[in-house]
Amino acid sequence: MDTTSKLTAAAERLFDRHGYVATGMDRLTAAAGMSSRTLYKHAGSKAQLMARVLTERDQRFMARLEVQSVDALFAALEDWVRVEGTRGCLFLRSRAETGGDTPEIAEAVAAHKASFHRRIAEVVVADLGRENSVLTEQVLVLLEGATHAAVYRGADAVSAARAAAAILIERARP
Amino acid sequence: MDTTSKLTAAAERLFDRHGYVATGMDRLTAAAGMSSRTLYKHAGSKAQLMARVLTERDQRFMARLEVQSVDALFAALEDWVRVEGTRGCLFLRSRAETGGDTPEIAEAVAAHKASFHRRIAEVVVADLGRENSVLTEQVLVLLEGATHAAVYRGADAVSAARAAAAILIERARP
DNA sequence: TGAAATGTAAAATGATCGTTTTACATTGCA
DNA sequence: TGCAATGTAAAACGATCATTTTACATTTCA
Repeated sequence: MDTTSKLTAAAERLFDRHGYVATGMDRLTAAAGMSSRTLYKHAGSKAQLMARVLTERDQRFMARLEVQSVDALFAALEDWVRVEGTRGCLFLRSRAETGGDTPEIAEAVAAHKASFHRRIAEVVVADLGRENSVLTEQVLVLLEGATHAAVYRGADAVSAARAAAAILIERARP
Repeated sequence: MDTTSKLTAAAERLFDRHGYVATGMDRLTAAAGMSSRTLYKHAGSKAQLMARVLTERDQRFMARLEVQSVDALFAALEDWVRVEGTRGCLFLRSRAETGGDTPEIAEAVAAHKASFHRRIAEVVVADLGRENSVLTEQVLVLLEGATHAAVYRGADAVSAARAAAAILIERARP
């Protein structure tokens, strides 16, 4: 495991568990096992490090959503929360923590949410055989809601969302 | 407007817009128009101030959810985001920012989310004539999802959630 | 009338912030 | 062999953090 990915992995863990602003660079260097000089050579700045964390996380998350049915989207989310835990959406949290005032972070979040919406629209088309923007919005709301409700309601929130989506899909089918 | 409520109002605004950790006490004193000595006499500490902000916000939010139908819950949320804007749930954000390690905050968040769930269950009973824990969970997911999806999708997310809830309610009716 | 309460302004506290720098060791490659 | 790259350890940077303290002004009310 090379220096850069060791750093990104440690940063993701700390930012996700303790928050972006509250995580100091000394904690980061200690967790990544490197000097601050090396950290800054690889990361540039704290904000750039967070942006890289978000971009990598986006790729990892979106890879799991390469499915052909709406139900499989929720199955993928169930897997995700099993592996990553339930702390809400790191993208929205990062942007909220910085008030949207950190460009690198705001851009990474916007890019991720655009991909997320696009993917859901594609899956709805694959599942339903045609576009349906309202259903797409509803599936997005259910996925976002499951992610955040799971923080305090646990995995039940995801399965309830999955069942709700199944009903909406069935009703929309020709 | 007395000192305490002027402070709480200013604190809610800053914490909500710029984040809890990122908001310094000097910014708070400037916005509230008082010295730090007075601020600490009234607030105790930054964490206690945030806890008081959350408790007041909980009362203000829950007062709007004193309705008799699931559809009215979503109408109330539409009103809420029109007035308060769309920055996600301040309760979940506060807890995430502090990693759950600040007891005053964690307790205020837990209390709010318990009330929130309880209220939804009550409204489902009032609307449906009987308990339905799965439907309750689904309505909670839709409300939570609308709140967070609205951050980047706008008010459309709330109306899509409202329509989805109407379908689920109709299907569950005897 | 006078003491208690409530406020302000501003400095000081010690810690921690993100970032840069200085000085030195190890590696890979021409 | 020697230079460029890549690393470490640790100190220093000035700024800012939450909180307390010192010194003083105003209001409230018995």
